[in-house]
Formats: sequence, C-alpha cells, structure tokens
Amino acid sequence: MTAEVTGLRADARRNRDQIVAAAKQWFAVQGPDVPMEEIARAAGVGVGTLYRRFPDREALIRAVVRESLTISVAEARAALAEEPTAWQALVRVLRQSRELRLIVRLTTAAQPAKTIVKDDEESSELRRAMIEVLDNVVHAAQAEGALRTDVDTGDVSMLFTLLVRPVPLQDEETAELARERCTALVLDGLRAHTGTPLPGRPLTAADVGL
Amino acid sequence: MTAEVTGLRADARRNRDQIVAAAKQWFAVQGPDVPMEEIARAAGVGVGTLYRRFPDREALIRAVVRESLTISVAEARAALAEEPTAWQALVRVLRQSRELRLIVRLTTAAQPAKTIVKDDEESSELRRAMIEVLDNVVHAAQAEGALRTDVDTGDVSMLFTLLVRPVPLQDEETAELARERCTALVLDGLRAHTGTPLPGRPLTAADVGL
Amino acid sequence: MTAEVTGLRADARRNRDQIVAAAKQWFAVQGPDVPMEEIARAAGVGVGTLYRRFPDREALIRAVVRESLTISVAEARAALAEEPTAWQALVRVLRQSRELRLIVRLTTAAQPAKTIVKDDEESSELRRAMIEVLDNVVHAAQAEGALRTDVDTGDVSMLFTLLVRPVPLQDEETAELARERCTALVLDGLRAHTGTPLPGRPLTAADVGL
Amino acid sequence: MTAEVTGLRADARRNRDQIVAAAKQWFAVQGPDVPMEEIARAAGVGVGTLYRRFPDREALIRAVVRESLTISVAEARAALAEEPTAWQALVRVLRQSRELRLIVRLTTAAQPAKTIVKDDEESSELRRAMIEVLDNVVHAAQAEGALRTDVDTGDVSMLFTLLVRPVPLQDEETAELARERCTALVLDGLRAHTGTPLPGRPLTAADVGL
DNA sequence: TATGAATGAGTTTTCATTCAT
DNA sequence: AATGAATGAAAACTCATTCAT
Repeated sequence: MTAEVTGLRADARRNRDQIVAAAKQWFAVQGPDVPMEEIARAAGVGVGTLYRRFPDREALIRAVVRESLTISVAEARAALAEEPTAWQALVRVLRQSRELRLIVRLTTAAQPAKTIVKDDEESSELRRAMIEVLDNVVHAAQAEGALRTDVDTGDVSMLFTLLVRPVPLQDEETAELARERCTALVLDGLRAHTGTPLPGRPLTAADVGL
Repeated sequence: MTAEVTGLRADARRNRDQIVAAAKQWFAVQGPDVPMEEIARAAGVGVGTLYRRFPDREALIRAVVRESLTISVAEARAALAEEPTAWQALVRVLRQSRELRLIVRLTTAAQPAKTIVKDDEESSELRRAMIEVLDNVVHAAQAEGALRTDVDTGDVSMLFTLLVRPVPLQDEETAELARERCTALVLDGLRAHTGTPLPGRPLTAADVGL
Repeated sequence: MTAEVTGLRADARRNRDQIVAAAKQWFAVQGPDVPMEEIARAAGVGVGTLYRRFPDREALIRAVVRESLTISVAEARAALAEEPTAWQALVRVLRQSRELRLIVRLTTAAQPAKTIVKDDEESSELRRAMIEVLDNVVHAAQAEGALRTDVDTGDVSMLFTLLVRPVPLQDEETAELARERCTALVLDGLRAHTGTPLPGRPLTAADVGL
Repeated sequence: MTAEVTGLRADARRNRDQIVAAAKQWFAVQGPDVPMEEIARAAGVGVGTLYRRFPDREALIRAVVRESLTISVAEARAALAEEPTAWQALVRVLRQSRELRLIVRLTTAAQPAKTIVKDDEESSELRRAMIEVLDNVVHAAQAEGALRTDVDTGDVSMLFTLLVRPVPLQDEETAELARERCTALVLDGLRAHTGTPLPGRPLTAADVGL
C-alpha cells in the first residue's frame, strides 16, 4: 500500500487504482476466481497491464485484502472514537460492513486465499491492528455493562464473520432488510442480562485466528 | 428421487448412489466446482458412468440437493414429532445441520446453483414441504411463548443459513465450539421476552425465497 | 518405458507412440521449446490428449530421452557384439547417431533439459548403461592398439557430443558429407597412428555457407 | 557499423554500445531468445530506448553479429600477420574463439538467425572477408606442409563451428580442459603427419558428466 | 453398460512491440 | 530523446463433455 504504489506515473497510478477497484467489485460478487480478463476489462485496461502491476492472482488478492483491511481498521477506529458508548461503536462496526464483507468473502474461499493473508506481513499487521481495536471495543462494552461477559473478541468476530457473508436473495431490498434484522437479533443475543449461559468458554481473538 | 432412479439394475443403482454420495462429500468440502473426474474417482467409477447417470454437472447438483432436502425435511418432521416442545424441535433442527449445510453451500455458491433448485419441480416441492414444517415449528414455538413474536419463518431460516455456513478455522475442535456458541447466542436472541424490537416486519418464508 | 505404457488400450497406445514420435521429430529440428500444440498436431491428436499422457513438457522430454537412450544403448551394444574389432564398433556407434543427436540436442539446450535427465532414475540408469558400453568399446579399442591411449571415455563422448550437434547447412546432402568428413577427421585424430584419406572432396567455404 | 552509428550524440552512442554489449552477454549465455527487457535492463536503459535504436530483435542480432564478425576478422588478420607460421595462426584463431563462439551460437539457433546474416549486406561482406582470411591461412598452412592437403577452408570452418559450440559441463574448469583436449585432438587430425600428446590427463566419463 | 480416451474451448501468464508522458 | 506503461497475441495447461472400445 506504500512502496508498492508510490512513484508511479500519474496514469499508471490511476490504472492501478482502477484495477484494484474492479477487482474488489468482481471479488465481491463472484469470489476470488473471476477470470483476470474480466477484471482487466472492468478496469478498462488490457490483461498485460494488470499483470504488469500484479504478477499473479495472488498479488492482486493481496492488494485487495490490504486495502480493505486498511479501510476496515480505519472505520473501526473512527467508530470507537466517535460513538458515545462502546456498545454503539460495536453496533456501528457491525453495520459498516462493506469492506469486511469482502475480506471475509476472500479469506473464506475454499481454494487459495486464507494463506495469502497469513503469508503477507502487511496484512498480518493490519489484522493485528484490527484485533486490537476489536478487543478494545469488546472489553469497553463489557465494562459499560452493555455486552454480556461470557463472550470475548473471538466470539464477536465469529458472529461478524457469519453476518457479513453474502446473503443471496433475489431482490437487494429484502436482502438488506434481512441482514438488518439478523444483525439486530444477534446484537440482542449479545446484550448483557440475557438468557442462557453459552457453552464452553469465551473465545479470544487468538482462538479464532483473526 | 422417484422415476429417475427406479428400474435401474441393482449394480447401476449402486453406482448411482455411490456417485451421489461422493458428490456430497466433495461438494461439502470444495463447493460445487470440483472436477467431475474427482467425483467419479471417489465413487469408484469412470467419468463415463457418471455422465451416463447425470448428463451434466447441474443434474448432479440437482440430485444432491434433492437428496439432502429429502433428508432435511424428514429430520425436521422427526424433530417436530419427537421433541416435547416446539422450541426444542427448533433447536434440534438447527443442530442437525449436516444436510442443511450442504444445501446452503450449494445454493449460495456464486455461479450455478440457485437457479437449479428454482427450476426443478421436485426440489421446489421439497422446499415447500420444508417451509411448511418450519412454519409449523416456528408458529408452535411462538404459541408456546418460547420464541419471540416479532420474527417469522423467513427470519429463522435466514439465521439458519448464516449459522450453517462453513467456518474456516484452523482446528476442527475450535470450529465446532465456535459454531456451538454462535448457535446458542442466536437462540438466545430468538428467545421471547428479550431486548430491542427488530427493525422492519417479520420475514416470511416467501420473503427470503426458501 | 515399461509400467508407464503397458496396459493402455490399443488406440491409446498408438496415440502415445505417435506423440512421442512427433515430439522426437520436432525436438530434433526445433529443440525442446516447440509449442505443444505443434507436436499434438503432428501426432494427429488434440492438445488434451497430449497432456493426458504427459502432464507437462518435462514429462514429454523425459519420455523422448528415455526412448532415445534405450535405442542408443541397444545400438551401441549391437555394434560391440557384431563388429569384428572394437575400433570398428566405435566407428559404427559414432555413425549411428540419429538418436544420440537428439539426446544431445535436448540435454544441451540452455533452459530446462539437463536437469530432467539428472532427476529421472530410469534415464540415469540408461546413462550408466551407455557409459558402460562406451567404456568397454574404448578400452577394447585401446587394447587392440587402434585407439590412442592418452584418451578415455570422457574424451570420446565429448567428441561425440560435438560431432553430433545439428549442422545447420542449407542442403541436407552437403550437411551429410560435411558430417562424414568431420567424423573421419576426428577418427583420424583418435587413431593410434593416423593418416587415412578423407572421403569425398574438399569442401569450400561456399559449400558450408560460412 | 558505419552509417547506422555515425552522427549519434555522444550519449546516444554510449547507449547503443551498452545495449550491444549487454546483448552479447545475454546472447552468449541464453541464446537469441532472451527477453528484450532483460537486455535493456543489463544495458541500463529502458526498452523504449532499445527499440529506438534497434527496431526489432532481428536488428539487434544483426548488430551483434556484425560487431562480432568485425572483431573476428580483425583477430584472424592479426593472427596471420603476427604468427611466425600459418599453422600457428590457424591454431591461434581456433583458440581466440570468444567472438566466434557467439556468432556460431546465434547463427545456428533454430528460429531466426541464419537468415539474418544472409539477408544483411554488411554481414555478408564481413563473412566474405572472414572466408578470405581463412582461405589464406589454410592454403598457406598447406603450402608449409603443416596442414593435410585433402581438406579445404570449408572443412576447417566446419570443425571450428563444432569445437566452438558451448560445452554444457558442470564446472567451468573441466569444460575448459575438455575444450582444450578436443581442440588438440582435432588439430592432430588436421596435421599432415599427426601424433602430439594431449594436454592434461585422460578424462573419465564421470569427469564430463555423460 | 462401463470405461477411460479424445477433444477443444477457456484461463493464466509471458513478452515483443507500440505509445503516452 | 528517454522512459517505462499499455497492449494483445501466443503458449501452457485444465477440465467439462463426447465417443470409441
């Protein structure tokens, strides 16, 4: 995200950004296996250009993940800084999920992607930053008495991961509503006071590998 | 599930079943794009045999979905019949999720699958049967006072769909625990009495298209 | 050469042989980089067929080298067995060079091929067999007093390697004659006493195109 | 070598020379197919600059061949002028083979190169000059009684061509020795009476890796 | 009928060459 | 004039599907 893109000529830089943007869109709808040529076309460049910038599919996925993670971390930090309560920050993070959705989509695909993030130092660092923010939010929300205390960051991110998955419904409007309601319901389940104790022990971020 | 498989010689029938079984296994781990030859090999037959029975990949997916749906419906009915309360039936359905997981995996894959079910009369019928059972369970659980009344079958199946998605965690043990805890937490959210009212209106089965 | 090709259906076997034959021809004239599709076309099959039998270019090269080495070893043994003197056997080996030429061509190419032979057990074994025969021929020829005694098998095979290289001359007839004369001259150099007349006529610069 | 390079600004001229030098190095190790960008990088210029100077690969090869031929001719003339006997001049030419080796490498490559020289007037002229010198050397050596009289320049250059080919041996030291011994042996074959001892020691099969 | 061979279209990737900066 | 970005055609390889045995 830094050395990699600095010092490009203006037009090259623009192309690079268009490629990443196109990749994000296609990855979001089709997963990480979309034909490279499709992405190139969507970016308005030839395949060759794509390959000059990203030597192979992995490199492109890596770039997309980095960018999405960067944005996600920033969004989470903003939520924590701006919302009056940690609980509200939690809710906001959960709703600001466009980028997260993409990351989950990519890192969840059967074939290639989990490893890509694991093996990339920059991604790993971003991942750590993300965990840190989440930890803060979760523990603060518990300190507020808003979040049940038998969960930990791992549980919360697990639930995020599930909620964030693409919901393949015919019309986007219903899909949106469904997502809203599921989110609300899960938040309800996360609220303090509630019901039955959860099985096992709170899962930490380390437990779930995020 | 009927005309299609009746009147086959015993060995042909056995082949067919092995193919479907192999497909279920591969689809479960790799999604609907596994090489046909992989499936054939796992079934212990040649590709030719596979294609004699299932003219193309769609036909095979359709057969798998039908079989899984059939089992799922039966399981759901059994739960309703055998559990003392509708709530417990609901919980059991949610936990007996192996077949459901496969269906979700197949019908949410980007490329081919949603349509397959839509366009197949037998699957549609099974789907309707499934909805009927779920409707019964849901409304009975609400009548019992166990399930919150601002949800409907669509919400419930939506949540099922989410929970049932494969959770890509390193070790299977933690994955299982995570799944358990998420399920418990969602069930908590579904319990009557609870928290904040959900946005919008209860989603029916028709709303979510299952 | 054995397990690999046994038990193929008659037609498959025929195809396999045609592919190897086509590869030998193309490799001989163009080196190991000929487009796979060219080879497939020459063999009268689709690329797919070629790749079914030989998973990648290396596998094909390996098969060709094995076959050529096998033939070369057999030829060398036949020469040793049938010629009245070891010297004559040496001469015959040096002239029966079609297969050897191919091997040299392949194992000499800059890019890929040397390693292929090194890493292949069957090829290595054949190579050892070849060396053994050559050792026998060389030492017997020295014992006869025909071959100078300040050389050994390495020198001889080095000279073979050089002589066997493709001579890119316009017309094949002159090329053949040139090869003959070079061979004769080198044999002269290898003789214990030296001095036989060369066949044909002196070749002018124009004859050989340099 | 003349019109083409005259009238270039000093820095342009320097670029051109660096490109040719880089090309010579790469061609010598990888043959005429090295990626143009590799050559440009080695020359410390962009591809664009390379293409400004040499419209396509052929033009570059042509330039390299011209330069090497020019040097070779000069070397051969120097040998003839400076050595006490024509035979010694012949030997020296055969040993001063770096440039010759490159020419042979380029002009014997399968794909493009033979024609390039044929179709280039300047190269053809150099070729003729080369032949003339060789003719002189050869005939003078025969007049001296040193070179056998049943060969002519074509035979000699054929032998040069063979000896000059890259010898793919593991370590460069052995390769050098092998080349020396082969050269000596061929010279022996070329001698009017024959019979000098070879340098070094007999090479075993293991020595040369075949 | 079962088998596995053959086909060929679809994808990824590379690189010579052209062109904008 | 120099640079390096963009292009697109070519080559390797995979796999769904058809067909001969």
